Order: sequence, then C-alpha cells, then structure tokens
Amino acid sequence: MAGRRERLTCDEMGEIKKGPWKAEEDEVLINHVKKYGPRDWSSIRSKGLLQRTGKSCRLRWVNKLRPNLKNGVKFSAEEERIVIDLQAQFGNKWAKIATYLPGRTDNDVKNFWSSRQKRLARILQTPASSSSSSSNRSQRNKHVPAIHDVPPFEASKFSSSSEEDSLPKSQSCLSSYTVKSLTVEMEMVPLPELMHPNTLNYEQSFLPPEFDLIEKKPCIETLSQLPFPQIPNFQSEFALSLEHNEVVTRLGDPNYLEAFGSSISSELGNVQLPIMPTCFESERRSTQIAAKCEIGNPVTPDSFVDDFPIDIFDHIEPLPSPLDW
DNA sequence: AAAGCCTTCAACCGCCAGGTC
DNA sequence: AGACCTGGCGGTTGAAGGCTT
Repeated sequence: MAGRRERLTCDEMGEIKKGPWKAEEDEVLINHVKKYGPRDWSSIRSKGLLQRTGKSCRLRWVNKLRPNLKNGVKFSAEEERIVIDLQAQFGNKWAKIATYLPGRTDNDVKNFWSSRQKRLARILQTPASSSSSSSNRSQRNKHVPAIHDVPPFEASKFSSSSEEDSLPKSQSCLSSYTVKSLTVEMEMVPLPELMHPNTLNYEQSFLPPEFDLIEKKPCIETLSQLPFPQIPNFQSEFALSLEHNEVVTRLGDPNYLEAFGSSISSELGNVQLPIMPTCFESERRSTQIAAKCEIGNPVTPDSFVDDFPIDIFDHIEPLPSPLDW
C-alpha cells in the first residue's frame, strides 16, 4: 500500500524485486505454501526468503503456481460461453466469474475478455471500449450496459479456440450460404433449445430473476415468424455470437455494410460473415440480397436456402437496436 | 529475411474492505 | 475510534512471441 511504502526506506525499496519470476523463486514460494499454506504472504519477505512483496507472492501463487491451473490452455468454447454469460450478468467481476471456471484465474478471465473486446473493436472499426479506467472506479459495482452486454448463448466465433470443433452443436441454428465471395449466414436462435426446460434452467441460472431471456433475444420472435419449415433440424455449424449480433446490427446499416463489408470479410478470412436478414432496412434491399442468393450460385450444399421462398426476406422485421434490449 | 503490427499474458499499480492493535 | 496492515480485486502495462506484408 502506498502508505506503507512511504514508510519503507530507500534501501528497503531497492531490495524489492520486480519482473519475471525465476524458477528458484517459484520453488521458494511453493515451499512456503507447503509449510504455512497460502497465507502470510508478507512474511515471505520479512523472513528474507524472497525479495518480493507479499502481494507479488500471492499473485504469483494464485495465477501461476496454484495446483490444477489450466496454464497455457486456451479457453474452450464452453468456458467462453460461460464467461460471456456471467459477464453479462455480473459485469467485470472477474474473480467471481473465475469461480465458475475451474482452473481459471481472475487474471485469465480478465485477459480473455480484454482480448475479446479488442478483437471486437477491431472488427467493428470502433475504439476498444476501455471498459474501465481509474476514473471509472466509482462505477466498479455498477453494471453498465455495454456493447458486450448481449444475451448469453454463444461463444465467440473469433475466439482463440477452435469453436467450430468444440461448440455444442445444439446451441444454435445457423445456416450459411455464399454470395460470391461473401459468405452470408442465416442466424437463428436455437428455438428448440429455448424450449427445452434444461436449457432454460441453465441460461436462467445465470440471469437475475427479472431478466427476461426472451426479451433479450430480439431475433426470436422475428425468426419464429419466418417460414422455415424445418428449423429443428438445423444443427449449428457455427456459433451464434455476440460478435455476430454486433456486426449484424451494424450491417443493418447499408452504409456500414458497403463501407466495411469487404474489409470485414477479408479480415475474417473464411469466417462466415454474419448478416441477419432481419436487419436489412428495406424490402428492396432484402429482395436484392435474396435475388443475389438465388442467382447466386455457390450455395453451399448444407444450406437450406434452397428451400426458402424467394420472398423470404420480405417477411423480415427490422431488428431493434441492442441499445434497446 | 526482416520489419512492423497484433495478440497474449504475466506482472504491476492503485483502490478498497476487513481485520488487528 | 482510528491508524495500520494485509489480502483481494480490477485496470493497465509492457515484453515476448506470432503473424502479416
């Protein structure tokens, strides 16, 4: 603490070591914990065992030396989904969120989220929402709705792990089709899953009682009106993600689509660029898109678009802005 | 091959709360 | 009661490695 540090002499200050830990230091720390347990961190220094502050020792133990940590293991899709869910519920309570993730530390969760936010910001060409700054400390306990405060449900497609492999297939219903080089994804909420009591329980267990899951899924109602004959049969190829929703929202703006569509497309590489047809602002445009699809050519075999009525996009309502959720 | 950019992650900082004296 | 101490937490930073051009 600052007050304490002021009382330290310059010599004492000079003795404090910072920076990366050496194996020998780790060993000393581990031995200390073996003897006394994970406590009395400051005594490590006072006993002359290490020239590290108690805080530094504790941090090292908690983040790196503690048993059963998943060091160097990327977040699984399920872990990502949990983080997204819990962040939406708790806000930036990383320590709390980490308790739901065995082997993960608050630092892990924080870093994961930070990376994700930066990724999002880059994709959306917006400044990274520095979710915080020292000046925001007064809001520490407030949950300020932000761009990431979207319904849980999905892990990030652009995430570090290979979700396409590990994502539970039942989590969402998606279909994709390709329009020229731009792959368009039809996104659907996992309607059957939503109806499943266990799924609801799972989701709602992370949500405050007043949280209306359905309300937070503006697509559901709209999508349920779509003439999809076989929704329950569509297994998800990809995740319905926050990023999708965010991009999708912006894609509702034709200017955004024209301005950034190609860059997003190239940026995401082969990633399916999500375009929620519900976002298209006009029938005309929707029809154009639909027409493109039809002309279109490389419709992927797994697509169900072939079964779409040509005027399918005409049935689509505009999405509410996430700000209204 | 190399320079520049980007991402990840370990570690530090400052603030805060609770315990102790 | 209040100063001090300690641990916990969230935010930030910078080094290192990976990736792109």
